[in-house]
Amino acid sequence: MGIAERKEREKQQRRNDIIDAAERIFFTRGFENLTMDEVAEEAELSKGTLYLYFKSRDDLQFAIFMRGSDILMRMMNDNLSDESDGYRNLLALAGSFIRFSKEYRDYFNLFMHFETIRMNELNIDQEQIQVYLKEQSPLALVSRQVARGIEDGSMRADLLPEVFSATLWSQMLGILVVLTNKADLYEIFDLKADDILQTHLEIVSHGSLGSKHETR
Amino acid sequence: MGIAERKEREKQQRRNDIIDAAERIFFTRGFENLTMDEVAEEAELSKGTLYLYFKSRDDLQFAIFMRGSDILMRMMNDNLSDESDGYRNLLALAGSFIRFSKEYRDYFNLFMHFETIRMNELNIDQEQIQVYLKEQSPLALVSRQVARGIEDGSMRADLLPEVFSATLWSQMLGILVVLTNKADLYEIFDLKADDILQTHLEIVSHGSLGSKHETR
DNA sequence: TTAATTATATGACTCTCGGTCATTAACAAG
DNA sequence: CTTGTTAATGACCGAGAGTCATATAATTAA
Repeated sequence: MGIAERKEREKQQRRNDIIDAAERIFFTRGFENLTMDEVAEEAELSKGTLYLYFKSRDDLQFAIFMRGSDILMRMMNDNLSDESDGYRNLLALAGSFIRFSKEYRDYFNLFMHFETIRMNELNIDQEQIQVYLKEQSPLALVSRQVARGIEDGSMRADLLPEVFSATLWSQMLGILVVLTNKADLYEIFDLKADDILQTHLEIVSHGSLGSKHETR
Repeated sequence: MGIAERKEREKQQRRNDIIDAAERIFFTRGFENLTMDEVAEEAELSKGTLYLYFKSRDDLQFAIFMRGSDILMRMMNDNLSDESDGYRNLLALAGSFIRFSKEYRDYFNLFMHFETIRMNELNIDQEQIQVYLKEQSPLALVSRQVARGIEDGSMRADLLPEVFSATLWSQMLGILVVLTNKADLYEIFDLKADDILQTHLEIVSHGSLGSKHETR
């Protein structure tokens, strides 16, 4: 009966080999130029075979994305501390994300790509997207720390935890999208990336209202 | 010598006709499916002719983007008031942006597309991008109101105005990118778009720290 | 008015790329 | 050994961006 299992293992193995080959292309040519023909050649398989393991090019890209996401998740988890309050842990999460963006530039670009497009229009198994969103996504980690922060008083308690988390996460994505894609353009304004990051955290923490602002 | 000028006018006219045709396709098929062949047919010109007026498909898309951006700029400008302080005007700008996203869904999607990709890798005249960024971009309006807000005391004076503006703008983009592309996915969490917008403005105004947070 | 020059327009063609499918090869079961 | 099943192949298709030799129209010069 071990024969079916061996086959299953081999199938997974081959799938991984393909992703490995795809990554080698991806890390050199960038994900925009990842063609199925090239992947097939690199994997020493025919193009048709790729489609036995992946529904589409998007599906293959998503597999690479998941590898990057796993790394990010690990980095984030490693920086959380039971001693810190929710707010500090959130700062730690932000820090991990930023470090990830610098240390794994390629994975990070792919990550941002998938985080800013309409995933549900992709020709990939929609179920794995749901799994990612609910369990494997960094947003879940953010959510947990926000809940913790509300409980320990380090964060505002007057906002709905889930909405609160999604908002913080989206703001962070926006900052990083702009920094990643517009950095060189913004240089005409002499805007330094780290300043924007710093200012972002400052605003999110303390707001942007001035002392003289009348609240009514 | 008005002959050269007439030619120039005619050239502009034809260029506009092409953009008009492209928009008709764009508004029905969406910008992902905007093909040069279709545009050519709709404009009653040959495909080759399109390339006399636009360097590439991206270039043509950028032209449509600019039309949308002009509308957004007008809407934003119309909602500014000399009587309001900088902070209130900023809220007005945010409101205009949100209204734009609802009333001009197609333009808005295209706008977000260009605001979240690496423009400088596109095969379009880089000079018009610079012009857009420096003068025609909504960011310039934000910048002006932030400066005003710092002056009139309605906004924090301890942040660099330019960095401050870019940060607020990027956060807003992030929020809208997520809402636009992930709305349906987030529904599994019962997150309502307006709640996120509301929470975003709230955080940006007053921060997210709780009362019990020790600042040191 | 006509010839020469220049600007504009054409559409067939190329090239790239994602995806498919009839055919073949490898392998397991009886 | 035969039959059935699963995996692999690569020639092929269709779509779409961009090009270019050729043709046409407009302008200028003679």
